[in-house]
Amino acid sequence: MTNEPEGPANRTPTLTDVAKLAGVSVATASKAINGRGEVRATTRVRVLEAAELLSFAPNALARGLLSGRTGTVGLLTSDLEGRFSIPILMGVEDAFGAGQVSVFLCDARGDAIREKHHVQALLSRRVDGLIVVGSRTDPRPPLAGNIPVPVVYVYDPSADPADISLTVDNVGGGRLAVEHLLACGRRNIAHITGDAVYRAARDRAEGAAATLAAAGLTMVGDRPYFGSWDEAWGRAAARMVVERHPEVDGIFCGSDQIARGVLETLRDLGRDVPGTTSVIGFDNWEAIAAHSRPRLTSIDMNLKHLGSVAGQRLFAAIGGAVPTSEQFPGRLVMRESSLPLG
Amino acid sequence: MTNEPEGPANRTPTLTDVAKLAGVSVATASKAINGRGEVRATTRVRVLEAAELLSFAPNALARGLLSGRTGTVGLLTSDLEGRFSIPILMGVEDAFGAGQVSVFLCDARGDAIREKHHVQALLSRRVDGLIVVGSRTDPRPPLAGNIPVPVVYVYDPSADPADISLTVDNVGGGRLAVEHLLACGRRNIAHITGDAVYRAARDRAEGAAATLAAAGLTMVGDRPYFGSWDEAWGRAAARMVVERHPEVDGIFCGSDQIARGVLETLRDLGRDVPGTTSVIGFDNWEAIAAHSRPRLTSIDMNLKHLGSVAGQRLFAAIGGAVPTSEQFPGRLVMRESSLPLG
DNA sequence: CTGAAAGCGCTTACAG
DNA sequence: CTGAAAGCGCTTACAG
Repeated sequence: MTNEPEGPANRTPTLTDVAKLAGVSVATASKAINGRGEVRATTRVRVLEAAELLSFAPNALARGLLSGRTGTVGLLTSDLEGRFSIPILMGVEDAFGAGQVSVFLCDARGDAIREKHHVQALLSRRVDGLIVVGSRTDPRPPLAGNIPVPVVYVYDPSADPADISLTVDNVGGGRLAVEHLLACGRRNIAHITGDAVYRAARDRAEGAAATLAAAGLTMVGDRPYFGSWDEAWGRAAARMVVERHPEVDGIFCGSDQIARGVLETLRDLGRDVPGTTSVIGFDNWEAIAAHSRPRLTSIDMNLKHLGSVAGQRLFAAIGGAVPTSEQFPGRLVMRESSLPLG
Repeated sequence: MTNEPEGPANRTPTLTDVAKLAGVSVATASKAINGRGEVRATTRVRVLEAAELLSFAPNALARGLLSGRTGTVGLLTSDLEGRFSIPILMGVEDAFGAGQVSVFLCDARGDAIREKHHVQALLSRRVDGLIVVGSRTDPRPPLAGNIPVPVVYVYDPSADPADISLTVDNVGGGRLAVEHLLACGRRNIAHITGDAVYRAARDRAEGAAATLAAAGLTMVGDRPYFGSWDEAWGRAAARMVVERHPEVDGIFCGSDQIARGVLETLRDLGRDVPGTTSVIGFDNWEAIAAHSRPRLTSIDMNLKHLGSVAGQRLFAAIGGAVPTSEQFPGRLVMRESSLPLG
């Protein structure tokens, strides 16, 4: 003796159970529940009550089998470890979370074999579309095999220009950064950044150089200081730059971590920031940028927004639209490391 | 005229297509593809070749409808923003990624309504089980409603002791940290940590206090310095501690970010670390702990492992096992902020 | 307004 | 060893 509602014991209730309880056919129950077809109001109510009573949840598999649409999407990342995937993933979640589509998360770990496996599994599950998130901006080979659903590449573009790729404008990001330093009255600007094998490093440097050139200026040291993306390089490079070029009054760093190292060294050397030297980072990584001394001005590439646009674009593509590739600008986030001279 | 293999144009191939092409019944095709039943070897080969030719991928929805198993699991997080969910999520991905189960990712944003929606959607999709990941260690209300599949709570335990919760031993973590400082020969140990409304803060402090007591010692300042989880608090608290208790020779910080702030202040004050004062953090957040000066010793709560265990436990529960709740220990990760006196 | 029937793509007894 | 048939849970014409 329990208080459970009637019905076949221990079985997930089906439409048939609901129909039986409401005393109608499954066809009618289906129409009532979906608000489709002309169903008498009192009948609808009866069905709805029965469904409620049984905690009926329509089987999405059966629906998907019938309609060919699963309301399901695959999100393929290449590394969850890296920070870039996470905000993008959040944005995608955002775009879909409110609606009716659920997201399969797969991490290929940068391994092509594993990626193929995941794609296979996703296609077996009949996802309506795929979002491929990379963590580098160097173009990647498109998904192998014949993919019968729309695919949107995010951050890391597909090497095939016919694919839909949503990317970040790193050249523009470099421009933004240098424009800001110029606006702060800086004229002797150095660029300390990551390894030049990364296209992101090269693009940002290119944007920076072009902007300086347009202002009739050149980089301090005449070239970017390529190194690695971490604080240690930021510290070492900053020391070198200041020693060789004491006139430096602005430093554009390729990442917030580098910038953090730069700030530490400037502090060690007793150079006032932003007074003597303004510093700007890249990524706007809250945990790093918002807690340094002084807090770090940075370029934010709006990754969450990028992810949410990817979700919308994929949704549109599933609906038959033909979205095009697009590059998105970053934005300047001002903090105290770059205040203009008072 | 194309080179496409024969078959109904532009339609995802079905078992019927494969069977037709191989000249057998769907029943036989099914058996051949699944390696089930006695199928003549040459027949099997013929079927497999046909499947290959058509790039046939079995429809998992149809299979799920039949078997009642979808090979699908829901992962419910409460905030992707926070760092804690990510490694857990990676661990879960790990546990399932290799096998045949796919993971639905849902972020409830700490909103109960949204959580209910997501659970509803997941149950409609007939997931075989659910993993609920929290970002705080204070027990949370169990999932509302009648959940017909196994549920494993991770990091944040369910308030219902009958549920399966996999948690982290923060009391033990506090103990580990202080034991290490004691092992380094420290006797005047302070504890600077986050807000006491967090159970994690209270638990770590409790473990620290107990360990000190067992050694006949008491915390510098006679109580933990509760504050907030960030660097600013670390800086401020360290200054206060050093001023009031210059004899302090070890500082256990409730997070790596706090520790980072502590290190900065000690540096400003000219206190040698680890010589004069040893410092240990908590979380082993690589980006923070591995790039400070000196690099930070920390307690790692093995979150990725926790996630992977959660995956395995859920898998077992789906198979009919009855896993029990469990608490997992952290581990000490030595770096240079706590070297023993030479 | 309501219901019987067919069918989505597959698997599983059950005959042959 | 192979295949015809039933059925998983639902929706959609089509009759009544």
